[in-house]
Amino acid sequence: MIRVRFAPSPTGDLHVGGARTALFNWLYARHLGGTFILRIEDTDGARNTEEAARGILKGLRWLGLDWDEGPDVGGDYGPYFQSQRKSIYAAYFAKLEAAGRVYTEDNGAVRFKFSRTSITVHDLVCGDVTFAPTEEPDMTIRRPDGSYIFHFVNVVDDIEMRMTHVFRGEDHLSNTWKHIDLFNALGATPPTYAHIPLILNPDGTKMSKRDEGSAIEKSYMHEGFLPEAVFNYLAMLGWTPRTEGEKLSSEALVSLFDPAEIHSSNARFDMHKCQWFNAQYLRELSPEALLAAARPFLDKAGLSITNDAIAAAAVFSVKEKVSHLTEIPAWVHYFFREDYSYENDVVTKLKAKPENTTLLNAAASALATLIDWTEVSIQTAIEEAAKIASVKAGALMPLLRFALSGQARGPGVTTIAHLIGQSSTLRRIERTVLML
RNA sequence: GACCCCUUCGUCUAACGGUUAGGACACAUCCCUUUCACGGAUGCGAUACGAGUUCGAUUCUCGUAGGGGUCGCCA
Repeated sequence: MIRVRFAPSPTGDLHVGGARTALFNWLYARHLGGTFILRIEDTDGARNTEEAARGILKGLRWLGLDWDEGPDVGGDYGPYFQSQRKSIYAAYFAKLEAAGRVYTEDNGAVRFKFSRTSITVHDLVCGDVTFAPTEEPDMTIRRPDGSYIFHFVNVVDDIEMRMTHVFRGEDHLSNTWKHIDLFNALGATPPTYAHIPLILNPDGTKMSKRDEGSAIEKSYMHEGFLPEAVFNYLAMLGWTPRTEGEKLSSEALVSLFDPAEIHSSNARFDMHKCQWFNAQYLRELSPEALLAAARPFLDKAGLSITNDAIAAAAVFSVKEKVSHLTEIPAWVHYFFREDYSYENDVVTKLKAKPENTTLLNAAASALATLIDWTEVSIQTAIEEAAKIASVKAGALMPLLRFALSGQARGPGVTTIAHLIGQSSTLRRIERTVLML
């Protein structure tokens, strides 16, 4: 039974790099039917916040990365906050003391005495990496105030929590020999490591907070991405299953996952591709599901929904025009309000030709007589009105689009008319004619 | 500076040592079309450089260059 963990430090928002690390851990656990553990590494009281910890849990849940042991769910190896595990660290520290592997500095800080031997990391991704003894100073593991430092608590917890594998960012590779040294000194067997490549900015620099696309909550949850899309994109960054397409469900990714296939080179983040995945997933949603996903964004734009069926049809009618949910309000606002404004150049165009008024009135007359208000009947009425006026339907459609939506682009004119209803359609045409 | 990892189209990537070096995103053009899109078609575009091994190297080895990482009383 394999046990893996994601061990974030709550110093800020969940970062894409961290999210992907969590994702690979999760995929591995689910693939093998193992256990995925979430451990919060909050030993730095000065920089950790409860808010950040909550945000990380929120982000992981949003992505669908559920943990089997950890905060909120418990487990047999808790507590899962390092700040609550001080007595455990003290016990392990005593072991090192007994083994004569620590010494105290003048100010009270304690260092771990390296073995100064050659140490090889057997890494699932990087292969065998051997580190020769260095001149590096011994590693501090306890502060003068008695609190313990990352390298030490990380190793102790991995021993205590029975971790079998450690998937983490490649930025830890260079320190891994120190961790193995510590495992050895504590008489424990090190886990199997898998150091996954880092995610870089498009320009190749290290991606950090503030960079575009780096924060899960701010860049994805708030920007109208679907979790499945982000999940899929992140999984494919640095790993490629041998399949034809790239759009794969989390179930498919779980069954295909193989850590040996993870690349050892860094990957650059590509927001375009991530958006493409999002657009793919967006188009698959049913009208109801799309409305549910878009609702918070419609609310935020001040569009009040009075009829769910119509609202669902409205958002559904523009789903192929957007790649994020945040784009939807601008495409559908006129479905929800009668006082929509007209795009500037639209008005100019309408006024340019006096006959436009005549054409709109002709269309209104034809539409006013309809008993059945269906897309087909609307289409027929418009075509007939055009025929009588000796113009092509293609010339009349844009005028109606402007009148009904105030915009030059959007769903089919008949779809708009059908959704807003006959009375609103006639009212909107009249309103437009009066303005000209 | 020392040590570690990495290097195929702009980006993500595929290619038992033998392929016209393939696909996806992006971009461009065309088709479809009442608009914008979607979709379809086509195009653009890469093995960092130099040696070596080999009949043959994107693939194996070494070197160079470039990128990234680590060397905290941060995690």
